[in-house]
Amino acid sequence: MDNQQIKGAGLKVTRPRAKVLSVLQGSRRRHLSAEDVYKELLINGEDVGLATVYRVLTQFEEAGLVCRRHFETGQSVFEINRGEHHDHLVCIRCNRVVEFADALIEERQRAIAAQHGFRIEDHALVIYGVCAGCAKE
Amino acid sequence: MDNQQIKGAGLKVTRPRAKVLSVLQGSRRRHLSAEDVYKELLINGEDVGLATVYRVLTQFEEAGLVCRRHFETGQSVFEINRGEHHDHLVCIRCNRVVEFADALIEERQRAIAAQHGFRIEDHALVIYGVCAGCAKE
DNA sequence: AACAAGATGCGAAAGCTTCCCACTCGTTCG
DNA sequence: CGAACGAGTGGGAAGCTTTCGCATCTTGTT
Repeated sequence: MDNQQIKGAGLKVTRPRAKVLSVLQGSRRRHLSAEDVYKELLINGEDVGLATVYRVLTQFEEAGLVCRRHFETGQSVFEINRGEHHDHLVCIRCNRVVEFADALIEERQRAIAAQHGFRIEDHALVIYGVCAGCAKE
Repeated sequence: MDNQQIKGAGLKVTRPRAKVLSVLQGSRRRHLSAEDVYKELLINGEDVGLATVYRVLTQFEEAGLVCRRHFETGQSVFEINRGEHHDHLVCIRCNRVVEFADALIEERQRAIAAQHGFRIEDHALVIYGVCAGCAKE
């Protein structure tokens, strides 16, 4: 049950938190901005504040429940963390996002970081391009 | 001479533009935010507006003279474009930036994009970690 | 030297995100 | 089960970076 995840993060199980989590889990799109989540909640008749959505998303991020991504759209997007690392292909026309994982790239990154004396904390690889659908038009 | 680069971009050679370019070229740090450039100009006694710095940097970016990078610091940073593509290692403690290029990673990216029907326009790989200096402390 | 197009600087405004604070709710303990 | 306390919330104000609008000033040209 969702609530266990919230409890596990040391957070009280409140209505806003449960609802934010369920929006993230139930949405067809995997990547939602805070605004997206907020609007979805309003549509569902929930009476939450945008500030709360931001707060909750930040707490979820700290708890490892969600990941925050910074694509070049000017706003952060959030997705539930399924544990498996992956990177993103983003269509600059329609904003479609495709996820991928590549062991070889990960491997090279570790090598490069080591070579420069860095201990990796995180990394973000985003490929921007035009997807097949948009290329046709 | 610098002015040729500005002219080549189809821009008038004005004092602010020449100065912004020279700050970018003369700075020891390779990655500067708009604010950094602005402050540097003020220190040098130049009377420019911050809006102009932003405008000029954007024009330089469009002209291919500089590249804009979006690290996760909340503000964009700019560096002069030396033509050779590269990616970045950023220290999350001291913000030190190390550049690197890896043919194997580039190669894999092309393969992955092709595989998903994307035509690559651009990409950004940033590895966040702790550099050797900061790890010691 | 004069002119038109283009640049600039300033302040105002936009967009995203966080802060503040009085009020409300969830949890714990009696 | 209910009271009490600390945590959480909503709404608006405020913060930051970046952009816009416009009157004024420059550049490059004739």
